[in-house]
Amino acid sequence: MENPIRNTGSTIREVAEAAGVSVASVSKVLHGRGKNVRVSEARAIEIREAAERLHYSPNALARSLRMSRTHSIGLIWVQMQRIADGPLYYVHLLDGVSTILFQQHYRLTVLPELPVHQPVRALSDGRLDGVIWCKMPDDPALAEEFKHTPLKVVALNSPPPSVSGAYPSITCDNEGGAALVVDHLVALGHKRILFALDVGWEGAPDAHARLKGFGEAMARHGLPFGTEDVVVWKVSAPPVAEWRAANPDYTAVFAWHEGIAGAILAAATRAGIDVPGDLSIVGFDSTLFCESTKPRLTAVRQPIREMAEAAARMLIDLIEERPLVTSSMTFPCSLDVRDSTAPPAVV
Amino acid sequence: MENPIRNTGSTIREVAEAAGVSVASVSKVLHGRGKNVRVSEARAIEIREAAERLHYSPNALARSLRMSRTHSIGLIWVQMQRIADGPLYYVHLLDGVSTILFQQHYRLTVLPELPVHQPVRALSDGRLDGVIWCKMPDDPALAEEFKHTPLKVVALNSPPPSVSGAYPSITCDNEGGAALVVDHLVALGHKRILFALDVGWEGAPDAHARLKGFGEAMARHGLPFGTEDVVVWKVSAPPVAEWRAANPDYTAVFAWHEGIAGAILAAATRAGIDVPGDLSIVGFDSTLFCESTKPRLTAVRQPIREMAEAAARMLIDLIEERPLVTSSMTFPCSLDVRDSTAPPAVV
DNA sequence: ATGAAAGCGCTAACAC
DNA sequence: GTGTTAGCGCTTTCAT
Repeated sequence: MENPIRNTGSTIREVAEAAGVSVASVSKVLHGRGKNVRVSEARAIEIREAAERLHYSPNALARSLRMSRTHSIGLIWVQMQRIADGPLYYVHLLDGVSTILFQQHYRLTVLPELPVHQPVRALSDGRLDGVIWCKMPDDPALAEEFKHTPLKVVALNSPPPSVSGAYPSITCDNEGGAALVVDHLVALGHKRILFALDVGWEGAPDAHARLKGFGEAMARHGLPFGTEDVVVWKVSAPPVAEWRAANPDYTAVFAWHEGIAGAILAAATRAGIDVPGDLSIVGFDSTLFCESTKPRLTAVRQPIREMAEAAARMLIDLIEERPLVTSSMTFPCSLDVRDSTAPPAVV
Repeated sequence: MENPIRNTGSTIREVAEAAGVSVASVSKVLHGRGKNVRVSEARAIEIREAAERLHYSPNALARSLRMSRTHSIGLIWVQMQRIADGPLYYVHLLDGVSTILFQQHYRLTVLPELPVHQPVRALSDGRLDGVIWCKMPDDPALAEEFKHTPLKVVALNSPPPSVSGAYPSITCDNEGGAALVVDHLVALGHKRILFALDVGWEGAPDAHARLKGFGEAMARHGLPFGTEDVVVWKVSAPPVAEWRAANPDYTAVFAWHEGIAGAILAAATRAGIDVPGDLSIVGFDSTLFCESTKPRLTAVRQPIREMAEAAARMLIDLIEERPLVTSSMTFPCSLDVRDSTAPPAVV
C-alpha cells in the first residue's frame, strides 16, 4: 500500500497551519495536554475555529502510540460460541463488564478466540490496556508468558493461580454451590445422584470444582459417591434412556451447567421419564433458560453480573495504578428451587 | 506523563540490533512486509531467534497508524442497557456479528453509548475500520457528518436513509411482520386490537414501521383503526387494569416488542385478566423470553442473527473495497404462534 | 506565550 | 540482499 488511505479527517498539523500556529498550541487547546504550553484566549479561539472548519478529528491511534494507553480493555471468553443459544452466563457477564467499563469511559473489545500459540504475547500488542480473562486455565506456559509482558489481567471464574499473587482472581464458590444442590436433594430424600459433565468441557476448572464440592457434600451426608457416579455426555444427545434402563436406582441428576441440564431434561421427557416424578434434575447457572424449560429447572445461581462488575473495577484499578483492596474475591452461590426437583418416588 | 510506560515488550529496532540487521529485514521476516526486501534464510533464522529471545511482540498500534487499518469494527447499539434482562434481540445480534467477524479475523468493539455531539466524528478517530450501526436515526445532522469522514458504516434495523445510497442498510420487514399479527388475530376472530408502544421508544423507526404495517393490515381487513387504538405505556408499570376497565371491547393487544408484551402480560395476570381467554397478547421478536412467560408469548420472529451476519459481511466488503452485491437488504419475518393468543370470548 | 523538534514503533520506497 | 530514511499523527521537553 503505497499511499495508505487516511481513515481520519484532517490532522493536527493541518489545523495548526490553518490557524497559523504550532502543533503544540493546537494540542494544548484541543486536548488540554502539554503543561508547559500556554495559549492566549485569542489564539485558542482561532484554533478551535480552524478545527471546526476542517472537521478535525483527533487520531486516537497516534495518541495511544505516544501515550501507551488505549482505554480499551479486552474480554476473553474462549469457546463462547453461540451465546444466545446456550447458557446465558456470558450474557450476564457481558452486561456486568460493560456497565462498569462504559461508566468509566473504557471501550470493550470481545475476544472469543485466542491464538493457541503464545496467546499472552499476542494480546500484548499495545491495543489493550488490560484483559478480563474468563475461565483461564492454570497453565504454567501462560504464567511464563505473563512474566515477559506488562499486560494487566484479572481472571474471572478461573482456578486460583498456582503462583500466588500472579494476578487478581474472581470466582464464585463452586464447591459451596454444589453442596447446596446436594443438601437440597438429600433433604428431599434422594440418596443416589448422578453428576453429569459434557463432552469438550471435562477439563473446565469450574466443572472440577463443582464435582469436588459435590463429592464432599455426599460424603458429609454419609452417602456413597465414586467415579461410577460421573458421566460425560454430549449436549446434543445425552443417552438418558439407555442410562436409565441400566441404572434404575438413581433418583436425581446434577448437571454441571444449565445447558446440559436442559438437554438431559429434554431427553428424559422424550424417553417417557417423568421429571421430577421419576427423576429430579438440577443445573448450575440459574438464568432465563431455566424459566423456559418444562418443567422449569432448579439451578444454582452465581452472581455473575456482580462478579463481572468487580472484575472490571479491579482491572481499571490495576491499569490506573491504584492500590488493590483485595487480590482475589469469591462470591457465594444460592439455589433457585423451581419445578424440576421433588422427593423421589417411593419404590 | 514524561516517561510513558511501555505496554508492549521489545521493539522491532531492538530485535534488529540484537540480530545485527536492519529494521527493514526484521519487518520483512517477522511480518512478511516490504516487498522490495529480500532476506537470506540464515539471516531470517537469526532474526527469528533474536525475536524469540527478546519476547518480541509487534506493536499493533504503530502498525495501524502506519497502515491506516486496524481490523477492528465497532458495533453501535445505543440504549442497550442490561441486555440480559430485556429482549434478547441484542444477544442474537451480537452472536451473528461476532461469528462473521472472528471468522474473517476482525476484532469487535462494542459501543453502547455515543457522544451526543458529533458522534460520527468521534467514531472517526482511526480506531475502527468501520461500524455496524443499529437503529440509527435518519438524522440530517448525521448525514452531514458522514460527508466529512471516510468512516465505513452499515445500518442495521434503521430506516432507509433519506439520501439514497448514503450507506448500505439491512432491515427486516417490520410492516409485513405486523401484518402477520393482524392476519393471525383476525383469523381467530378478533376485531378490536390495541397497539402498545413504550415510553422512551416512541420515536424508534422500528416501532413506527410496525405501527404503520398494523394500521394498513387493519384497513385491508376492513377493520377500524385510529390514534385512539395506540397507547404509550411504561414497561415498568403498564396500566392494563385501568385501561381494561375503561375499554372492555378490546380483545387483543399487539405490543411493539416482546419486553413490553411480557410486562403487559404480567400486569394482566395480576389484574385477574385471563390470557388468552379474556385477552390475547402478541409481541415482536420471538426469543427465549417468549418461552419463559406464562402463558408463552406468541411473537413475530425476525431473523436477526442472519441479518447481523449479512451486515458484518457487507461491512467487511466495504472496508476491503470489494464491490457490493446489494446496497440494501430486507429480511422477511414470520410468526411464532404460542399460547398467548386464542379466539376472543363470545360476548 | 509560542515554536521547533524528538520520538512512540512500524512500513515501504529507494539507494546501494 | 541489505540498509537508510521518511513519514503515519500525536505529545512533550526545551529553547526562545
